[in-house]
Amino acid sequence: MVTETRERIVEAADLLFYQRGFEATSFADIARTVGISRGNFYHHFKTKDDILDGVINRRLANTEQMLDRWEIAGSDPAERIRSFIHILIVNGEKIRKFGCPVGTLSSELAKLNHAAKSDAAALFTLFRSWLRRQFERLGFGDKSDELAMHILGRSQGVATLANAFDDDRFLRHEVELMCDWLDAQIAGLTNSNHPTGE
Amino acid sequence: MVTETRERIVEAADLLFYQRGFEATSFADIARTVGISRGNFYHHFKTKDDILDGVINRRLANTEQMLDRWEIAGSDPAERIRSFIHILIVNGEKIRKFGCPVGTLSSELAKLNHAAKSDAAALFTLFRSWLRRQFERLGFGDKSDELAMHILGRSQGVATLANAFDDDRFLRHEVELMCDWLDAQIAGLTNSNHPTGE
DNA sequence: GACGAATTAGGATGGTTGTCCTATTTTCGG
DNA sequence: CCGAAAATAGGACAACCATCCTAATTCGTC
Repeated sequence: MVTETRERIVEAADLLFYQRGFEATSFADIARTVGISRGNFYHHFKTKDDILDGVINRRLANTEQMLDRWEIAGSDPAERIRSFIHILIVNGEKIRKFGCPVGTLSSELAKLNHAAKSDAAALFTLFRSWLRRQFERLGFGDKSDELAMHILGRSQGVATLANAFDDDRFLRHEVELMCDWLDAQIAGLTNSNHPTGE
Repeated sequence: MVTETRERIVEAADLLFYQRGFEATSFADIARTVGISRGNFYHHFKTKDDILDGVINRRLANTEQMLDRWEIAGSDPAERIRSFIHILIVNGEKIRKFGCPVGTLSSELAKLNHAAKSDAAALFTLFRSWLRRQFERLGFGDKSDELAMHILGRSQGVATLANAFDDDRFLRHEVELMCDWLDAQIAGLTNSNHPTGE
């Protein structure tokens, strides 16, 4: 009972920050959504930055859970990476409307020069480290982090353009290309004499 | 003399919208930067959306000029595309601080559900069409638009992550990869029997 | 069932926002 | 050089913002 309202506030703020942005969402907006008064609100969160903290922590926790599920569900690292790539399709509708929750929050906080910018970047780091681990298991060694950053960047770009053009076909096509790229990387690894490229 | 002040307002707003974002920039901010009163300001722009229109049109004009310069300077389409890719390095410092001006504005307007969202997307279309034309000249035919969207997306992703992690090494490495990708595409075209992939 | 603490409600506040308005000042064509 | 139009200044306005405060209510515990 103690943290029930707090939980509902963070949940509503999470959604609103995603759909409208952090700056554009007011205390009143969140309170109205949850159905509580501003006074009650302030009892749980002293400042707006406190709510942002709560939202980021919630997203961190949810992301960790999702990565754990992928870890369990995926039989091999390549399939787990494909789980990551396919999140673009799973969340396709939201992404076309509001972009990627991680990328757009990170960009906004960077512009606002907000103290929580590094906390938002930690969300990226969560994906980055998880992806790096998968590539390491596939045997990519020192290149694993580069590869992780590569598909992380690819997915960010796809989200940005799919949002700008509201283009589902582009999104699905790029997901295919990313899966092809993954296969090519793995293929180039097994015949380890030297890959096709330099 | 007539449009001198107007020009200065748009220029200042352009910079502030890029560095702080559209929503976070107030009339007072712009007026203070230009050194004029709010009243004078309102004489030139009736609403905030008017300034946004002015800024987007300015960016459209500047982008067209830049594309024209690349068109003239580049001896062949491949080199012109490389000019586009290298803008990530040329503007590297700004991108690490504030992200890509086109992508971040487009994302923000999408969240605000702003009427000018499509105008911002027109900036993307400018690059997209220009890139498509270069690929067409290289002989990629119907695939040209897909390829244009692909590197447009890649560059967006690189900008987003370079901004989030303030990482110059990643940015430069990805630029190399994009150039490699371009070479591979062209190489796969010349021996046109069938490309290495599917 | 009573009492202290946690929770909730809602008004008050000072600052900022976009917008509007009315005066001055400047500019420029006749 | 004069009069109309453009440009500039700065005050007024209502709405909204994050924050704070006090009073009422609910809750868990003895």
